[in-house]
Amino acid sequence: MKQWLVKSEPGVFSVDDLAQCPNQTRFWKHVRNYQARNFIRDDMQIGDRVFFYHSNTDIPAIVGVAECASGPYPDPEALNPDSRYFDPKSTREEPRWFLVDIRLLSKLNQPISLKLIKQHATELGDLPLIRRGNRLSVMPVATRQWDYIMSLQAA
DNA sequence: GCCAACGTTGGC
DNA sequence: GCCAACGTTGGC
Repeated sequence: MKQWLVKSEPGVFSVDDLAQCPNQTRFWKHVRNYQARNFIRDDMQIGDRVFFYHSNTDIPAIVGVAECASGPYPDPEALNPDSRYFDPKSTREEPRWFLVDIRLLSKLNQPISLKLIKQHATELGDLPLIRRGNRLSVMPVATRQWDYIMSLQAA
């Protein structure tokens, strides 16, 4: 069982949007970045816990807790020539891009802001989210980091 | 709106 | 294989 943090721009797909999906479940985002793809394809497993994070917004913050509701599966949009996510180099036999479904478990009453998380950088140690120039949209979160971040909620 | 950081593309 | 140009991400 692993933990992850995934980013979503609330203007595109917010935690409330996820809450309104059937079973509060939907695929998370058409990733087109290899580092992120590798995490999805190689390491994400059904049942993994997921921080749902709002990026590129007024108050960047973790706004919900979700779980992987599926293992990784090929992104069908990569094969659709009419899709903006079409990739001619992806094939049915050798899919290049993958999706994972996430199910929202709970929306946080009080979001855990990036600002607050940064204030605990020393305790958290290395975390791509608070690394300078970070642009990774999915990243692993160590159990210790997960627990620590969760504890910030009560504070 | 600005801009730093980073990934990708394409000419050579 | 190098690297400049360009596009995107995402905090501020």
